[in-house]
Amino acid sequence: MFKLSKKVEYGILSLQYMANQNGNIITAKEISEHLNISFEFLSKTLQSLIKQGLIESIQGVHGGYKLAKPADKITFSDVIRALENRSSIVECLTEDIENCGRISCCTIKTPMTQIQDKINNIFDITTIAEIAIY
Amino acid sequence: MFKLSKKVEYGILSLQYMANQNGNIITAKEISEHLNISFEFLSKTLQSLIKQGLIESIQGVHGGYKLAKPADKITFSDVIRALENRSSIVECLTEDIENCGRISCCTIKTPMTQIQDKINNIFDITTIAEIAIY
DNA sequence: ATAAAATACGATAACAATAGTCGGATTTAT
DNA sequence: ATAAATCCGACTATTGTTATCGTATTTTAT
Ligand code: FES
Ligand code: FES
Repeated sequence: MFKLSKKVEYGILSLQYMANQNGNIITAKEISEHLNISFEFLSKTLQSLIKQGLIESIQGVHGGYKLAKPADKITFSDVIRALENRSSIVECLTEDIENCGRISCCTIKTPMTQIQDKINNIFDITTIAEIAIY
Repeated sequence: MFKLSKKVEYGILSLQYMANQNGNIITAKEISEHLNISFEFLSKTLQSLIKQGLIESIQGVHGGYKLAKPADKITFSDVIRALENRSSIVECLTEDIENCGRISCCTIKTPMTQIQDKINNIFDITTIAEIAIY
């Protein structure tokens, strides 16, 4: 399957939403209602975004979240890195190389690496700023 | 997760192998031994490739498989289409649009479609001929 | 005819990853 | 103190992938 996980989808939607708030902090509840998704699940997603340094949180009664840096400095790659067990299109392109029984005589490593690079580039050059509206 | 399924990986390796056989038919057993993978699983993979018209089979004692068309006419997209439940990076870009609760007010459809198009293009322009060696 | 070598294919089990839930802890404004 | 919010680990459920099994069919050599 070649699709983004729900976490990445929700992450991008949340970041897009925050990017349109002009620096004001917003709560997870507000985002979850706006996107019509589970508050619990969204919260975990947001917490992962914090770990990666993409957003900041304020605890307490008037707490919430906001972007930790300008929207044009947050790429889709950043979001994916924060929210998915980063993997490559075939195992052997990353640290999982040990697991592949064809390492010694691999005939697809070069083309697969080229494809991987192209895909990475797509997500590297797409930023939240580009998809923010208003 | 953003990776190709084993079926697609095996499919590409098999097609690459066949492309190097100069039109001679080869058996599933031979491929499975060459790639060091399960004969049963590979067989199912090859049968899916037949359905998609990418390879041809000859039954019986001296049977086996061979490419159904020139290697430069077989794209990675063809292989993926044959071997995976075709999906898009987000559900709503395909027939699954019904399942998405944001259809009426979707704020990521346009950028996601652009990314999807770029990814599709990568697999559209990569052919088995390009990765065949010798 | 028969046996052997091969493909064809549905059913199903085993495994892994994703998606979602729950319970409780911490922080802070009022 | 209380309420509103984030924080976080453990757990369950669901789905998709990977692999196996059993049986049927086709073809050819003998
Ligand atoms: S497929 Fe694993 S080393 Fe290339
Ligand atoms: S995310 Fe489903 S309609 Fe766009």
